[in-house]
Amino acid sequence: MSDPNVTEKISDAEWKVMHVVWKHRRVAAPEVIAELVPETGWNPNTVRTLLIRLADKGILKVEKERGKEKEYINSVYTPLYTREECEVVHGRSFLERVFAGDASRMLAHFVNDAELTPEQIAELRTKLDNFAKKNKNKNNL
Amino acid sequence: MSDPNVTEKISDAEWKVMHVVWKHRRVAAPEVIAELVPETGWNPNTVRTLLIRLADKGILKVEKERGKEKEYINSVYTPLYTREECEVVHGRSFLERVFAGDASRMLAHFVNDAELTPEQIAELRTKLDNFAKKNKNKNNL
DNA sequence: CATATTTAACTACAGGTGTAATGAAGTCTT
DNA sequence: AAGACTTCATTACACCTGTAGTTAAATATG
Repeated sequence: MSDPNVTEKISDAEWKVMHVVWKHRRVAAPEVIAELVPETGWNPNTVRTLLIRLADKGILKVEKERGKEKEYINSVYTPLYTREECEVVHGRSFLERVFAGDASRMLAHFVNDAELTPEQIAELRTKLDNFAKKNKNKNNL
Repeated sequence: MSDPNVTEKISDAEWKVMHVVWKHRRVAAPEVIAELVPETGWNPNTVRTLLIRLADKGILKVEKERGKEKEYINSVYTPLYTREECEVVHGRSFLERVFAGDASRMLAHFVNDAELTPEQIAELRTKLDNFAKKNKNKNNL
């Protein structure tokens, strides 16, 4: 995951939609609506608009397909990028924007502000150690 | 720093301006311009617009003041919120938007994606340990 | 089949953002 | 004092975003 090629920005509201699509990996509009409308209070059309915009941005792929139960034709959406790719892109942009690229300070900030459980802290420390080790090996090559 | 009361969003371009203002703690528009124009290629008016918008949002305070060398009247800007306050607000919003509130996963992500030096890793680990200790004490009260 | 329902496409519209251009007033320089 | 320069405020404008309303076509139902 060095350099994902997602270029278009994902807006606030669009992220909510993306989370649902990634969860399903492939999902018809009515299902996204069923899931998001209660949670957000949005009008169904709002969800549709967001899906269409994401497709226009080249972040989702659309296909037409008949539903199984009811045979209405559905728009079925598939992500063209993984969640991780989008996280990388938006994470870097956030780091640059808010912390002016200072990753160390950003991490420290989040460790302080996030309410981590002891387990999560331990886990993160393990990750940090692994990362340090990997890094050392790389430098020894 | 539990709950900062900054409500207005700071846009991408506005963050660049804020970084400069925080650095100076109190700065006249021409100085912000002098600093940002070479770095960004923006038109001076763009910087002014951003400063005005930040003031309109209640994030900066404006005062009129005569310059020392040249006695033109300057608009002098002061931040009404600390960098940390804004980091907290925007950090939480980012966490919510991109990682759906999963701080643990976000931290893991950043540890992996940020190219930390061994020193920075060590430092972060210390912080993590301190945080764990503090947390334990709190739970023992 | 006639009507109700579902889905989707197209249109809308105000507010935010990036990025200035224009105009006006104060200050400096000769 | 007259023109040059500096600073500021006002206006502009296209694109993005949040959030639908409207219209039309396909499908289901009585």
